[in-house]
Amino acid sequence: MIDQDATCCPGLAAAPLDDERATELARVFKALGDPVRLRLLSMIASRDGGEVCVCEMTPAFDLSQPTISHHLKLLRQAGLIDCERRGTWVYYWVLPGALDRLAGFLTTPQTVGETPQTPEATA
Amino acid sequence: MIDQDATCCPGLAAAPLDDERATELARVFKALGDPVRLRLLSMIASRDGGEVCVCEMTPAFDLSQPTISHHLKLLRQAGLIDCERRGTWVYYWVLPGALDRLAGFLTTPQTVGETPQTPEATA
DNA sequence: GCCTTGGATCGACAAACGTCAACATAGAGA
DNA sequence: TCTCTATGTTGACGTTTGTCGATCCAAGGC
Repeated sequence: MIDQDATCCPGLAAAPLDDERATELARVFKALGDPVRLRLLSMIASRDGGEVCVCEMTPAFDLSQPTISHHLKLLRQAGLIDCERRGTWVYYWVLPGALDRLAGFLTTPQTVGETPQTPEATA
Repeated sequence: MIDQDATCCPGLAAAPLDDERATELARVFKALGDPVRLRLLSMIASRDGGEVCVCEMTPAFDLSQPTISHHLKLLRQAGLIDCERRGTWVYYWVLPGALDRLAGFLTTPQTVGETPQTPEATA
């Protein structure tokens, strides 16, 4: 489905990113770089059942329905969420592993034996 | 120094983000939402000494020097890196904890007792 | 002092983004 | 089938972003 290895394994601090992988990852982070999308994602991720109806998200914002739909589409294109129509309504959920893969990419390895602190401590 | 609690504690899946916190976080993710900045950050984070001279980063891209300087400024404004002039050159390093705080925010709690899988499994 | 070099800032411009109103589409129910 | 409601899509518009050339500032060497 999604190319997992592209956003998972190496880690930002493991080695300098090549251009291609950086472009892929930037698309995902760009999707998170908007307050509305961040709130939408949080709204879905924090829901007990794991899924939220659009009809519940739209009135939570001071924005038009097309705008919310647009943001949801971007989150979906970024591989962070997915949706399904169920009768009249459409439900969204967070794709399992997507956020954790991103988190893993950001986590620094805590490698001992390297300079663990800010250079200003040595200046 | 940096307002840590703003980007650290609650976690995206803990509760729906309020607008203010979403705006703060979106600024940081937006800083990561560009391939050049991602590569710059990775170049700094993956360096053994922990710091990299601008004179080393600029020629690694097919971009003008002002553009690189601009991207570094955005990363700095996002609280991800900091810099220091040392004689003729300027060195950048990753702010300790910044990436890990972000990672912690993205990590889903793996709370047992909730629906652990995609709704399509139940549909 | 002057000149050179590394890096940041400014001003401008095209491209991308966020937003909306208008329209299109998919089910549900009469 | 026809209508109504819930969402997605399209086209347009103002704002933001990424990029560059030109310029400015800081530090070193002469």
